[in-house]
Amino acid sequence: MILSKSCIYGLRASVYLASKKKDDFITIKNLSDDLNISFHFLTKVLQQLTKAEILESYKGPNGGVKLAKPAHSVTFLDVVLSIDGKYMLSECVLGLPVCGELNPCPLHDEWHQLKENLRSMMANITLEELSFRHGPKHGSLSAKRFASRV
Amino acid sequence: MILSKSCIYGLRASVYLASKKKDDFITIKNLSDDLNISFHFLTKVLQQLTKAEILESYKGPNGGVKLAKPAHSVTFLDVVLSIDGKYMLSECVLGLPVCGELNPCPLHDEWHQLKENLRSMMANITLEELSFRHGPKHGSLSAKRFASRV
DNA sequence: TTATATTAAGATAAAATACTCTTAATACTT
DNA sequence: AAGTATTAAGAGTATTTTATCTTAATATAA
Repeated sequence: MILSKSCIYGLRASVYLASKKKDDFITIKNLSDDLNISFHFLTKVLQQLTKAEILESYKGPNGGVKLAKPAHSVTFLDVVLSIDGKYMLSECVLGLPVCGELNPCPLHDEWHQLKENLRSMMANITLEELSFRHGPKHGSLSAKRFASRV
Repeated sequence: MILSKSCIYGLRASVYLASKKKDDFITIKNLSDDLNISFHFLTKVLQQLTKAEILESYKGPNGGVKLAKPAHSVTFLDVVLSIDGKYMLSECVLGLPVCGELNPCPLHDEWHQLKENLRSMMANITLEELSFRHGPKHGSLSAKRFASRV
């Protein structure tokens, strides 16, 4: 698994929020129900995104979370870096701490290229674009296998 | 981290074995010392590779492990699949069990492409090629940071 | 046949990750 | 001011991954 579960949950929630036209706060309960993610766990993850200033939160009635910036200005990579950190895109595939340009591991160059592709893919897609692809025609963001039956 | 530690250890050991010209059995103690990996843990990992018929093992004095096939006929991918399984190359980046051609998640197509690149990169490099790049000029397979001082 | 070298296997322990529960803090509503 | 809805924070539990320890099995050699 390339991304941690926390990161995946954060991404799903962010895309979901981006798909909301209205600029209201959405409760985490709402998110956790719709996305089928544990409420408490999701709360923790979203706290990280709030600290990273990707989300804005508000307590009390009518509170919740929402994107802190317009959806077209937040990339997939922004969310990933906030939760999984940059190490994910810099580590050696063979786990060698000394691996680098000066002392490349046998796979260094290939891996470097692949990581750059990964980074650019993530940096070049915004939450807005992702939200367009989310809906009945495309995949749901819920993990429920038989959502229509429930 | 894309690959598990078990997998990384298995890869390092396989490349190391590929770099040996002589077709002798190498003891796991030898491997674990040279690669700086816990002996017992490495033993477990290599057992998996032996079951997968990538390695051949022999007990008793002069025993050890060696590649079961010529190094040019074993790919990086073979080793990865034996340890981390094929799921690694098929799962949805957003962890959605329903994601697929029929019901793609917002990132499905990009991710699919990236995984194919990853697969072909891994399928197109053999242990022999990797072993050529291993040595003083290139990176060591040991994780020791200051090997020369020790 | 006894001692020794080695891998195999199983049981346990430690660490990391994922998840849950409880309480606190904050803000709204009446 | 009191009650309620909500996020924040901290502590605790469970699961998975990584690592270690112990014993068993197998093969060699003297």
